[in-house]
Amino acid sequence: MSKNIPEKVSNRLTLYHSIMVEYIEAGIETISSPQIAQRLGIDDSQVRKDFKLLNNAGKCRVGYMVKDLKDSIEKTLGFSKTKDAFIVGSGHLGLALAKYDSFNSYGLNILALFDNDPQKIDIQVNNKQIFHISKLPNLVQRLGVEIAILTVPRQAAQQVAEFLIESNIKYIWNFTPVVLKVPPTVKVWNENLMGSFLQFACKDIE
Amino acid sequence: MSKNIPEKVSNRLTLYHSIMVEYIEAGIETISSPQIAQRLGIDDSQVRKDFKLLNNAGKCRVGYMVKDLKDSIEKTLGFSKTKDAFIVGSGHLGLALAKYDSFNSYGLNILALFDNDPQKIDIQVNNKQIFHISKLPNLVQRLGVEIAILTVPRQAAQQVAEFLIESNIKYIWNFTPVVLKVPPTVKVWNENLMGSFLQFACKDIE
DNA sequence: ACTAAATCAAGAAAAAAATCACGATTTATA
DNA sequence: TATAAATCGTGATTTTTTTCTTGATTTAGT
Repeated sequence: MSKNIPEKVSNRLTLYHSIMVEYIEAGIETISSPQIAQRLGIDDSQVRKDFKLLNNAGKCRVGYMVKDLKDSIEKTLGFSKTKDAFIVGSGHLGLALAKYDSFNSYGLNILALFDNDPQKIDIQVNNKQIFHISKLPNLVQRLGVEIAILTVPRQAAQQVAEFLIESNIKYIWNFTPVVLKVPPTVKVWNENLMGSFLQFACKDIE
Repeated sequence: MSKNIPEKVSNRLTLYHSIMVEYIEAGIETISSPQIAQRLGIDDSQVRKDFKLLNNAGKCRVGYMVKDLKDSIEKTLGFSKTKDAFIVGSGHLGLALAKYDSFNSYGLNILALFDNDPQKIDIQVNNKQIFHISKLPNLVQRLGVEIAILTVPRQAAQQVAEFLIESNIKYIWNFTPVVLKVPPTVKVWNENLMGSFLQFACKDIE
């Protein structure tokens, strides 16, 4: 599916998706670009351009079929293809993410958690087991997992990342406030909570 | 400080900031734009353009002073001005955010949590108390809090948002996968975890 | 059936962001 | 001290993204 959709667009697509879910729950079958645009505070032609990428034709004077839009957004963003992942770091955030069942409906399947604290080993979180970090390389190989969600303390981040890379992890979803040093074969996505908050907070609050 | 910094820039600024923290810990006093650029996989003139916004002059052949950069990033992004906030919804994510002490160093001060589950009331989380949601309007007024971090289940999101707005909350940092309907006086920031993940995951994994 | 209003589609224009290119400056070194 | 290499600063260029505009189409109402 990888049509190389720009980040901004895929962000909007997930917002559109939420609106589609809402409309389906409300039993509404069609939706127009001005409706969506107003809701998100963007231009309606922007919405139509985005839908164009989905190859989803609308009907003049009527709008788009909610169900079709939802499906093609899911197809385009790859909700359907399940991707397995490990959570590395079983602190508060790691546990919260493990318990966050919505991941599943977006095609992300958390198989297990890891930590180096002996106290945490073998605890079950939302039907997922916490393993000692030393078990990771073996499990990566056996289960063919490529994605790690990194939620360790920042002091440990780089070191753990290197361990993950040695263990053949290819994608790191990085929740730590550290810019990881990785070889070009490994992809990192920085989940920059504070970045977005600051953007939100600074613009108007003074 | 609100110089209306574009979202992309403020995102990069937080990444630069993390690198500065790392350099300071390593005892390195200067840093050059190509160094940073390579680390982030972006163009070095981009880095210089961003620093230009900070009014932070570099020195040819030497680079920038790490300490100065860190300070001006903090000033520009408003780390220094503390902003009070409530967490609304004391589920896994709400609790994880309450325990996430890094918020403080970015100028976000969580005062309390709220929930509607009587079982959770009065529990202390990281020195912050969980209150029944009905106590919120009064506390908003007494403490002058304007920011709410919304971490309730999606089914409740719109309804709770409306309650927050009635209670005079002006900024909602929305962690639910719902596009909230709010009046123009209220600002919403959608923390779109899945959006960023999908972007990350779809581009290369197939 | 005709008219008016809403909506889509798509190309043009504008705005914003990223990259390129090059002159100027500084430092290290021969 | 002269030369070379690294780096900054910035204007020009390119690319990307958003907004504007116009024409076609569909539906509802007269």
